[in-house]
Amino acid sequence: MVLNLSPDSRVPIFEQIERYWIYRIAAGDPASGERIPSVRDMAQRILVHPNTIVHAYGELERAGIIVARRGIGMEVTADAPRICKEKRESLLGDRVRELFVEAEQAGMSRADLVRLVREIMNQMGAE
Amino acid sequence: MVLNLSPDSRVPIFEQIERYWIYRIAAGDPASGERIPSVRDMAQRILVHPNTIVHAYGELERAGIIVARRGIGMEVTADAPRICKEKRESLLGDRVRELFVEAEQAGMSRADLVRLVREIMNQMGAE
DNA sequence: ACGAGTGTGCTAGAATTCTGGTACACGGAG
DNA sequence: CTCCGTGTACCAGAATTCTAGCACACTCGT
Repeated sequence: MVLNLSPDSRVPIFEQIERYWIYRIAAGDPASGERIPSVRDMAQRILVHPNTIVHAYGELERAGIIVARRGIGMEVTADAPRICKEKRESLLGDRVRELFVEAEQAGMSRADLVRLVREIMNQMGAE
Repeated sequence: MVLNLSPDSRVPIFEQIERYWIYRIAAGDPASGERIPSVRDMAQRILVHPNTIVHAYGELERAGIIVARRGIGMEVTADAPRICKEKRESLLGDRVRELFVEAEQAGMSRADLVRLVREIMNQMGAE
């Protein structure tokens, strides 16, 4: 899984980084006790200012997903996998709900929406 | 159809107003030749600064959906219904595509996503 | 002890969005 | 003509996000 930043997205960069690690930890790749890249390392990798990484990591720490250890790095907590799985469901659920609200405001019926979803799914097809 | 603003949404207020009129005109309510509320009227209705309305109306005018007539008001153009229907499809399609991208980044399969969509649709059910 | 690498804290500026206020130009009703 | 309502054009400030740079505190390997 690669972090593909969208600087023009409405989702702030720091939050794209935050979600990236939530999804990765939910998938189990950086497991509990392991570390995620340092602030400076991460900043250099994705060509973003270190302060933006600090912001993202700070959010992850406040959520109890990682713990900052001075001189060491950011360590994935024991509860992180559970928390990240919950957040993953929550994030995607919110997106789906937003889509429903938008479709309703647009005067599109549930049936038409399902049809549109299937159509686009076929367009994006093999991948 | 009522315009329900979400000031905390990531979608700027001026763009929520813009979409509102696109969806309404696509549905045929303000028909070609009719007028939409004046800048000051609209601002007072939804408790937003007139400059924000000016911004939204300016976007609609650049898209060829309305025409500004000084001293008169903003008039819906002849091409507006067609343009708005196209934009409605485009906007909803983008939302669906964004959902797919997010689900993919989260490591969720298409089948799981369809399952999630159906589940939330049932939750939101009667309404 | 030293140095490299780590997280932390601070100040500052650019860009965007929204709010707030003021002034001007145009068209129709009286 | 006068007045009111219309769109338009400014300038300025608050809040958020990102960039930029600097200094400090801590840990580890040497």
